[in-house]
Amino acid sequence: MGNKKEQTREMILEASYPLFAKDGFNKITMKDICEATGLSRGGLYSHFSGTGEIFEAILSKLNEKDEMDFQKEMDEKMPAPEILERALRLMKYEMKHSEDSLSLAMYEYAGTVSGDVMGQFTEAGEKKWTDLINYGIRRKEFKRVDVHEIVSIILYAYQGVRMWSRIVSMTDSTFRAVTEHIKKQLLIENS
Amino acid sequence: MGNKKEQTREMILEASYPLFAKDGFNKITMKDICEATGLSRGGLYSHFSGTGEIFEAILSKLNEKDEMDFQKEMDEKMPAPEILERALRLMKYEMKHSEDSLSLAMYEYAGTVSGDVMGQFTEAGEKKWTDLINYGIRRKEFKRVDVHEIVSIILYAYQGVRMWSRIVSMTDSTFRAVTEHIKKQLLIENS
Amino acid sequence: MGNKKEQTREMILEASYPLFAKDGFNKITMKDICEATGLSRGGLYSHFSGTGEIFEAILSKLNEKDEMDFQKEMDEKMPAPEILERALRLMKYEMKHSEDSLSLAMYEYAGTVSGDVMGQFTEAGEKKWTDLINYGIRRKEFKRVDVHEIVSIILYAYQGVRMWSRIVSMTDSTFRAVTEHIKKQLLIENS
Amino acid sequence: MGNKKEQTREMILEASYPLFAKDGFNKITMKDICEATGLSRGGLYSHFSGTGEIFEAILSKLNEKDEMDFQKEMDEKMPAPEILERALRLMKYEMKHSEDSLSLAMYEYAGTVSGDVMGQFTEAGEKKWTDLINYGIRRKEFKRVDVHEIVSIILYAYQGVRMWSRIVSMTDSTFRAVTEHIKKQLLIENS
DNA sequence: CATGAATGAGAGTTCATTCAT
DNA sequence: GATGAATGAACTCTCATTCAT
Repeated sequence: MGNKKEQTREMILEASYPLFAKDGFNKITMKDICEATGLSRGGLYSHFSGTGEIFEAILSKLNEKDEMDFQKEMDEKMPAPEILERALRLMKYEMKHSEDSLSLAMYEYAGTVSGDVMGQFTEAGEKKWTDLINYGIRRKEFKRVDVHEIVSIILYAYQGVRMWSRIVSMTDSTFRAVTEHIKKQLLIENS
Repeated sequence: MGNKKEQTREMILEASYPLFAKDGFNKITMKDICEATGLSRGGLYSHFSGTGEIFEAILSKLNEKDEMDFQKEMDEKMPAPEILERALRLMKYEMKHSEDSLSLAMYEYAGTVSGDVMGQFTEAGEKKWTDLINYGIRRKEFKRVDVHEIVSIILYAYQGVRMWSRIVSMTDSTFRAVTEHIKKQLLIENS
Repeated sequence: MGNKKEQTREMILEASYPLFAKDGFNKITMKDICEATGLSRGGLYSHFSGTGEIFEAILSKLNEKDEMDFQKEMDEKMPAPEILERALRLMKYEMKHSEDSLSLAMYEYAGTVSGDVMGQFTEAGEKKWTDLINYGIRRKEFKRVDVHEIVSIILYAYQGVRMWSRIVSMTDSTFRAVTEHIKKQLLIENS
Repeated sequence: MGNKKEQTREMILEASYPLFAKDGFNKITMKDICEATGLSRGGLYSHFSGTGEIFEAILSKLNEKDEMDFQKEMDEKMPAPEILERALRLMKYEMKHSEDSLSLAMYEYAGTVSGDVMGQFTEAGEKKWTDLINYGIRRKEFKRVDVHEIVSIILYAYQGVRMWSRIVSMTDSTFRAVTEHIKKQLLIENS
């Protein structure tokens, strides 16, 4: 029985994700979500008491299942360049599809709450990439770079492109520039 | 004097800039700007017919006086590494003071209008940096890098940091990572 | 029950009719109707999105139940002079009570919309009277008049009196003048 | 010197007449009249303290020069049918050009002031037509009709058509119906 | 007198939120 | 739990009106 409630919650999150992705956090109203879910005002409120709560729930879910997690690959001793290749392919895909990104909504949401609620996201990203690069260096497949520096470049150039490409049209060459740059920094050229 | 009107307009732009910088575009209401300027509703409306018009006026002014313009320095034959040094110092300053940035407001504003209104900003930034790097390469003071790639990294890493630092606390080491990375890409090491 | 909504709608129409009748269309605001109905702003707006929509709904209802319809009487073969007598009695009553008339509101409303939305009202009135007069002529109870001419006089003299009597005080003799004139035109005198 | 002021007043009345004729009284704002006259807010207010005052001034002027005044013709012993013919031609012209009519504005204006301010207009019209018909009867050129009745029909049918034709499209046959009807009532047929 | 910037009241409209059913 | 009518606060926008210049 309690399962039904959980299903409805899931459905609400599913239906509101694209709204937040498209229009950010502030613009989306409970009314919008009512319409997107087909729920009545009261019905929606019996699950979530406001857009903030819904957005938090979406972020939590997102945090759990991070598709770009290299841990498994590293455990399987996959070559670092190969893991990197995969990661960059996904990254490029995401840069190209910034309309699916919650970045804008996250920025806006962050402005409505106090405290460093978003810190976890950076930390997760930083850790993941730091681990991968160290893994590659240990395996002598990556150059001995300044890890913190490269990770910063990776994360923020990615974020910058994702945000900026929402508002100006961007060609593939820009996405490639970012991924190629990262490869150049890490991969050891065969001479 | 017809000058009075212009002065009030300036005052409105001045007073509303920090509002947009702090809270983005969508959150700011005409009422907020009334309070910030001390004008009455009607008084404000007789100058601007909405927040969009005010924000556009701010952007226009910003576009005119770009503080980070290297043209003069290049005309004066200043060494490219020196120009770069100055530019990165300003860039670091701006990354550190992202609370003064209109980035979030621009992202939100872009979502409210149709068309590629923001394209001019990227183009201006791209041109400026492309010119500088080519200048440095011509003078044999910069490495012969892939200009488009480096410019993309510069612009988007900068944007990424500026946005992200609004919502997570960032240490100086991250700002330095970005500027150092750029230097490494461009400057020729004296061995 | 979904019936509640319909009841409230009816109540709103009922409550706003006298407002429109008294002050015309333009002067009446949603706030006035809020006060007349006892509803809150939001409550009223959830039923009608503006005074125009409310007024249209009132007109629609009015159009449906036309109290001055002679069809039934003609079907029952009632003598034409008798039908006329009744009609004129009602007409006189309405001229005397022009404060209940929506005429002014209709004129104003017509100015706010495009297209010939009011045409249906004239047509209905014309048809009704044309049918009656032809009926009387066929039964040899009315003079063989120019039907279109008499109908025009009936309709517009009636309208003229109704409008004019809103703003100047009018004695019974004027109302009688109109009805008597119509009778004289139609009825065959027994000499 | 004081002449300039009078000229400006005239100009204001001239410029605002068509506004009232087109949109009635309530809809017209001081702002509209500012724009129509090209005067500044303060300038306009230094002549008239509100739309009511302007409209009253227009009505006063209108009352003075009544174009449909038969007195002169009667003094000149012109045949009554001829005077009638001219009057009806003018009347038809006015019915056809109801967009120039202040009727709607007068109705609305009457609702904003207390007292029978419009009575003078009816009385003037009634007197004019009563005099003409009596003149015709005295000269044995008109039938010996019930004068009050015919005058009522003339005035109110005319008013009714003028108002109604603002909001529904009306063919020439209707205007003719009214004028022909009046002629039939008054003119003695030559058998 | 004329100008036009500014005031402030008030209308239109939208939603977050509640609550009787 | 769900529904959806209703509330009321907040915002946008428009003018009548004033007043310093």
